[in-house]
Amino acid sequence: MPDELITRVVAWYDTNARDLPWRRPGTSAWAVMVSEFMLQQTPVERVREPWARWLERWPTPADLAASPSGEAVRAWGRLGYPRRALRLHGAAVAITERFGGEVPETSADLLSLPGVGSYTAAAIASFAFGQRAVVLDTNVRRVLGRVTVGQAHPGTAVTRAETEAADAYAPVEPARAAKWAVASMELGALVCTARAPHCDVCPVSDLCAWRTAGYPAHVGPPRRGQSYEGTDRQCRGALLAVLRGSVEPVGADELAAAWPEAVQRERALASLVDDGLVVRVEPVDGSEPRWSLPG
DNA sequence: CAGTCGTGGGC
DNA sequence: TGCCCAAGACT
Repeated sequence: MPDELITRVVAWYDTNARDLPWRRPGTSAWAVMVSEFMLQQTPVERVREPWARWLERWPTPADLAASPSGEAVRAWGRLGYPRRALRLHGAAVAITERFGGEVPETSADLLSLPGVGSYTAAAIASFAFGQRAVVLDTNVRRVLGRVTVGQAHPGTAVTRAETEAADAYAPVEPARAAKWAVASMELGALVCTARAPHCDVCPVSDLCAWRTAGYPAHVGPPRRGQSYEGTDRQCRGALLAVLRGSVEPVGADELAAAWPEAVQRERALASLVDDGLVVRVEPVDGSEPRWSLPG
């Protein structure tokens, strides 16, 4: 049964895969790595352009490492979760200093890089280096959960059972494992979607436990994300947008204009400084302090 | 380990 | 319109 599932999903991928630039032959491991950072919690369509511009400017890890981290944060633009930009810069520095400027290939080395967790390490190993890796993202979790267990949505955390099951599904042969990884992700992204899945065009609908069971609803507490309006996250985003837009350090008045509520603004600014996304610039002439992206 | 961390688009 | 969702990592 697993064999049939894999064969069909891979065949489906061969004729239905999107033409994504980071999948094209000749894409460097660094370019794949950049795409994986940008794609963390961010839709594909929003990544295409920033990814191309990023690699035009920083074609290698050493190029990015030679730039200030603040420039990475600025170039990140409105992709969201700007700490990813900082971590990508940190990873570029680590690659340059510890790995001779080449993206490492082993799982342990990849996991040693800032911003690289279990998913991203597996994705780089698989997509960039053609290795057999357990690539378990939200798409694969949903596909396997539905097809094999009949579960509508994956839980909040990746369980050990999930990882072991995914490992058992991954083909032994590296090239085929890599193909299965990208194909199962693509099926989750295009067909086996979170809402309104397209079971009518799914290549494995007749094998799907969730479908056979009559699409039972999600069991357990509804996993509700934090509302955004008025949160510290929104405040941080507003402040950082001001700093991204200014080459010169910014004064307190400009930040206050972006977020009038003082207590929350100060808390958010402190957290941005704490994260290393913002630095406080002390003037030499005793005037008011200013803030900027890290030089 | 549940909470935190941006942003924009679809329904 | 508000809510859900999008190739997670980190603490």
